[in-house]
Amino acid sequence: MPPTTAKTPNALLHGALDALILKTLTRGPSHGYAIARFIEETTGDAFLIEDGSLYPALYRLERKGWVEAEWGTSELGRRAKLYRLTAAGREQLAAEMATWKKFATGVTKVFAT
Amino acid sequence: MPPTTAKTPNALLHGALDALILKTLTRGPSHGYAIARFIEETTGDAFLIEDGSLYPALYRLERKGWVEAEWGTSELGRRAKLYRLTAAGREQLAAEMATWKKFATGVTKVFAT
DNA sequence: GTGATTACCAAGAATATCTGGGTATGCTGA
DNA sequence: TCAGCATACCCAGATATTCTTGGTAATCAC
Repeated sequence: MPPTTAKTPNALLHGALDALILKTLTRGPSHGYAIARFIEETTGDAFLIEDGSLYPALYRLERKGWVEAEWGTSELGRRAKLYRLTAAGREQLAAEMATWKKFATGVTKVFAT
Repeated sequence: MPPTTAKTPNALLHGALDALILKTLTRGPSHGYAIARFIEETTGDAFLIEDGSLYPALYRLERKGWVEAEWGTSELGRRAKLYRLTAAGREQLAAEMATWKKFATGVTKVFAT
């Protein structure tokens, strides 16, 4: 049986996850698990970030040069891979936030019809 | 060569298209071409609704019982398939608009960090 | 009768998320 | 001490949706 916090996966996440991750990393280097927790907590558990979505996304971002990874240690002393935002990643984030804004405005307009 | 209005396809559209179509149909029965034009115009050409996305979406909505289709005539006297929102479609729209709102709020919160 | 616009449709490619599985570490309490 | 739990990572295959590309056909203006 699933836990009480039944967060439904979100089809809308498509395309927004990258930006959410990049934005999270502006707070400083972090590891996958912590990134997912931060996003979930910040959104008031509205999103469920599965690791099957998260890690492929991180590889994608790394492959594109938007983040850099390095093995290190988590706050709790465990072995963890720390991701850091690159300069290119910062630019990409700005672009994606602009795109998001345009998109959200558009949807809102149609819904306001 | 593409026309001057170079609208970029939007990965974010994923999952939101259905709701946009359903919402458009609350204005009354309409055919595919008109639905796409309405969405594009309402959003100030921020979205590009390709027919390769539109028609599969309409079939999907029809298969799920959210819209009903009937052959008729467009405003210009051309043969056109008119789509009409069903009661179930209206409920679905309400649900999807609520989901969207929660989603948009969440993304906004993270971006505001 | 030619071209532009309207209107529809299908097959396959591309891309991203989800499902479900697995490995491993460190802390805590009985 | 050792079982349980949360942390932390990873992968393969399924699924779902949009995008690409190409095609048909009718109407209208020139």
